[in-house]
Amino acid sequence: MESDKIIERWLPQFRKGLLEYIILLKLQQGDIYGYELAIEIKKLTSIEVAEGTLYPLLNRLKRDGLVSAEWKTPEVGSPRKYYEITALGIETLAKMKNTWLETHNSIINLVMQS
Amino acid sequence: MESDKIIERWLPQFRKGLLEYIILLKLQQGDIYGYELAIEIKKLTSIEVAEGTLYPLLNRLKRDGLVSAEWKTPEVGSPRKYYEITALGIETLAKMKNTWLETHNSIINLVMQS
DNA sequence: CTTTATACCTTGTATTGCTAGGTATGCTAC
DNA sequence: GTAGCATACCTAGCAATACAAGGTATAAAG
Repeated sequence: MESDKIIERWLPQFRKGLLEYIILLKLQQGDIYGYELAIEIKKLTSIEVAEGTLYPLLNRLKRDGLVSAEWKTPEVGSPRKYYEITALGIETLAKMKNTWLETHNSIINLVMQS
Repeated sequence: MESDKIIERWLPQFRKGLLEYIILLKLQQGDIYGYELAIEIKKLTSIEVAEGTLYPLLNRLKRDGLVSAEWKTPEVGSPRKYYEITALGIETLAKMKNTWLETHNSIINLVMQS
């Protein structure tokens, strides 16, 4: 699926979820696995992502080709499923950034006026 | 329902909708009716709110006591249902603002790092 | 009187966040 | 060595909601 189409489908959902945006931003900084991602998001944004939210969301991102996944077994500990952002993911993220900035500016204006 | 409870229920939905936030911000600037609100939101944020989204949302806001509504018949044109933000609405909006600012700062940090 | 614009509403569908459960592995304390 | 805990992933089902697609009613314009 092409990026524009994804954006088109994402736009209505934007108000529904900063989560996809936050996850892609985080993934852009390097590969990470789900469990760690939940901890990082909480640390960074104080948003406590339920596992029942996160894992299905990551699967959706994978299904849509925005991320890829790979199992890795650390020398100590349980096997982990690492996610990596794809080229399509980066392209999509750039558009999300624009939408985010535009919306944010609009809201700033609204707040200023009041 | 008390404000904290509303926030508690709103928090998980926050990612789902900047719309409630935007509408309350707009209402804080003065009473407005649904049809005009849709036009204003589009002008301000480029978000095209479907009527099937807006009217049920306004009814939810009313149900939860964040806004009140009153029919007014202008000297010319169709009758309009004007919405006014309540004290509870203003209180709730203040908390939404905090959450918004916090989340925004977190995202700025994420964007900066990448 | 027909058309257009204004203004509000509802039904049904798809999506999605979350709760509440589950599985499996490895580490640690006894 | 085994019981308990932490790590790490997953899914079914529910509730909320954005939206499309339809509807109603009024009044202005042609």
